[in-house]
Amino acid sequence: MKKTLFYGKISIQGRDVMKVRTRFAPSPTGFMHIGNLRTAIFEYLVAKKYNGDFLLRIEDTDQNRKVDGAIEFIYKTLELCGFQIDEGPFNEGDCGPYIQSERKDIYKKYALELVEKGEAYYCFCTESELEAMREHAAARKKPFLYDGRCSKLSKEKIAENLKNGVPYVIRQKMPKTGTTIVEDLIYGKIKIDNSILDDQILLKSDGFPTYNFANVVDDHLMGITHVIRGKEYLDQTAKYNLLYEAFGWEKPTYIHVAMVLGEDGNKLSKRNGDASFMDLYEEGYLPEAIVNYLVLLGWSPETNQEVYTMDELIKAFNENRISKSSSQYDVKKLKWFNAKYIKALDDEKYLEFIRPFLTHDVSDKSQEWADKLLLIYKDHLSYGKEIDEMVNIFFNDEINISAENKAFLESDANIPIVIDTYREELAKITDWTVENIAKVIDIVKEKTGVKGKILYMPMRIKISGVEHGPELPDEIYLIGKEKVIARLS
RNA sequence: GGCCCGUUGGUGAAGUGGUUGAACACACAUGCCUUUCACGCAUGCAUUCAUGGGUUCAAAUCCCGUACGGGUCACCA
Repeated sequence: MKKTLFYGKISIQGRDVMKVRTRFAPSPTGFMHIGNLRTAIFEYLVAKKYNGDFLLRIEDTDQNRKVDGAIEFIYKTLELCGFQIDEGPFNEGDCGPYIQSERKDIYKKYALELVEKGEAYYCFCTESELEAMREHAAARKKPFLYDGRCSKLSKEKIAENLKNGVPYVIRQKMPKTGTTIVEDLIYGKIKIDNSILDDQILLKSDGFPTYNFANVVDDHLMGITHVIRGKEYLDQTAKYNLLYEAFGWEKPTYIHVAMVLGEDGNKLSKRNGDASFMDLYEEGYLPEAIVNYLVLLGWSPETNQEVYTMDELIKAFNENRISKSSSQYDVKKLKWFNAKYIKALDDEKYLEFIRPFLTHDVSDKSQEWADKLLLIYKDHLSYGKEIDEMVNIFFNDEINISAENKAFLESDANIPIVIDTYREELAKITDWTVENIAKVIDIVKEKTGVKGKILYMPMRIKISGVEHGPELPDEIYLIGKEKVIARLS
């Protein structure tokens, strides 16, 4: 049973709009793994596909987790990925502020509204009292649920506590019986038993809202029509629905997406290495390639097309085709995408991209030499950092030939002759160009009557120590006349 | 532990009861090509859809059980 997207009539700040609006709502930890990014991609694509808005909201209600510069970091990441943020902390629209810590008053107002409606109540229980209840429940092997004792407090007692400045939280009254149905675009209808629902805290004693509460209030106030988030929130959605109902608000369309697992099949974590966007970026993966790879993790288009520009993606994306099961991150395929994107770069863009990854000292070489060196590898790279190692053969002063390669050099009587001929012919070159070097290879072939592997490999091994590299004339050219001749001696 | 969700090859996946003798892509293997490696190209790679049962003339596709995997039960988000 498929649900189609609705263009709901949404009231934003007194204005009625007919527009799809999605949001990316990270907490500002200064770290974004590819699972988060992938969710952002889906959110962006749904919004843009329907000519809607994509908002950025910072969820920093946990004051202990704040990281300086995290918002800039998020903007930079989204920008690199080619997303246009329609509204956010740095480009506010009509629903600001877009940082939750700056909306404290709003949450309080709405929490109090619920108290007045009789849907929520003040709770003065202390952490230690709660802890005692929790232990009591654990001792009887029962799951802990707050017993709602504060909901029975008299008006006078509440007023007195408030006057005396007793710390409090605000909790929502949850139904104790029946079921709540969660409707999700991907997973269909999910039934949740109300009896397992705790009287959830809406406002914490520090005056900040809980994540769940802030989320619902903001999504409503910001006119979010499609809530796209990780599947780990699926169960919690029952609580969200109850909150929407308590307020009498229209619920958004939920799209829960399965997780992205690490290469080992386990949950992604900081420790899992390259699972962060910035790490990947710094290693020389192009954002376009990362986005292209990620969008295909857990989503599949209707055709066999795999390589997409952002515009094509916006057209092709179909939220109904997001998969239910989690998928595993695989660098090999990312590398394949990245190599494709690198090859598609024009030379100038490529050089701009790759230059920072070259750590070898080229100050004594010409710009032309360095560019030629980098260009040669354009079709061979799968990510930026790879260049450094590939290019080693042009910077080593010592050549180390492995035992295996030494054996190869002695395996054919023609090899010493080939090498000598190369040396003699190369020495004759006055104009050291790739073309002239290529001619020398022809001459050696004719003079020695040798071709194929025997013609090429001895040369490669003698001048670089390894059996692979770029086109041989290029390699010889770049190493330079003097060094080549010295190494052939 | 209760509840919720998932399970097609090493990986991403197509597939919504019958031309599926399970597409396509990555990876892998082999071959071809460029007088070498790489690039590129071609071919091969799941007798089978976690598993057991059921429904049906017909099931990867529908139903039930089992196993396995994951998620969730905070004054964290």
